[in-house]
Amino acid sequence: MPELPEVETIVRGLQQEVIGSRIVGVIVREDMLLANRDQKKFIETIAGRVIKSVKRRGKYIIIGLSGNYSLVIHLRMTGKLLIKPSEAGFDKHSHVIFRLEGDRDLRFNNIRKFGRIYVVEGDNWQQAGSLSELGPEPLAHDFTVDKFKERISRRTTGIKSLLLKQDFIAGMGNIYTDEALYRAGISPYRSADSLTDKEITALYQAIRKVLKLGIKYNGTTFSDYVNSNGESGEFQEKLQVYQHDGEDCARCHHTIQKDKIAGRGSHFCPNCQR
DNA sequence: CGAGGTACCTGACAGC
DNA sequence: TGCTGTCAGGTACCTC
Repeated sequence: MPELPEVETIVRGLQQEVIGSRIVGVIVREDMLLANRDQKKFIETIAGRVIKSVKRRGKYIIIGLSGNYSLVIHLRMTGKLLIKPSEAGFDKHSHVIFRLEGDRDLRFNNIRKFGRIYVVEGDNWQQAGSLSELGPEPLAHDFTVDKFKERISRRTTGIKSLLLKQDFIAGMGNIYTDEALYRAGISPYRSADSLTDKEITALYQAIRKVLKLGIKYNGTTFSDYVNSNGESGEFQEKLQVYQHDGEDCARCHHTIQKDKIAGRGSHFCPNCQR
């Protein structure tokens, strides 16, 4: 479910809630979510450690633990990290529970069970899925328009597909890709190598704009995305094309269209995105 | 490298 | 009510 702004919102919430807390116990109710499905080893490695830091890289959440270990969590489509009182009954989809001191739990909910938790020792980040192969952070200060132009050059793939590739740019997902292309006035059917210099610049600015706005409004909530405190995001109210198919484009009043592009439902205005 | 397909899993919703 | 098909904020893996 979450893309960069949702993950960033969750990370900021967790930084307030769990840094300094000791993990006094771990309950694994569904070991599918453990990348290495060895739940005994997982519990032994994690239990007793103190949460030192919470960071984001792309859509990954990195929880630094005492003793130079890290928990790396990817929420995939339906993952949530929730803070709950330990006495609260388990939700059907609470699959991994980190019991913290102070009778609070950090619970990893995941309806579709696509999410994964990796344990990394030291800086062996290659143990955490594709974390070590991620492209640049789009909001980093050193991610300049020139860097974006350089990375996009010589790529012949469709622009929609390229923006979704995490090794090209980290953190974009289906919503923010559609919104960025709309704001840049670029059709999702375009190939990367057909973009003019001016269009690449517009796309760069649009990507940064939609991600920053997404973070400002605490992410996008459709059905059940919430931050660690159970609060919804507000960015869905700012969406211009995503899930607005059949409605009028705010700029030109043509009808927003939805096609399957790069295997994903893609929303765009066929008139002002060329 | 690129395109397109499948797979992983559960739930919501539309249509019959 | 219940069946079927489709879709979903993601990614890995496969073939051509």
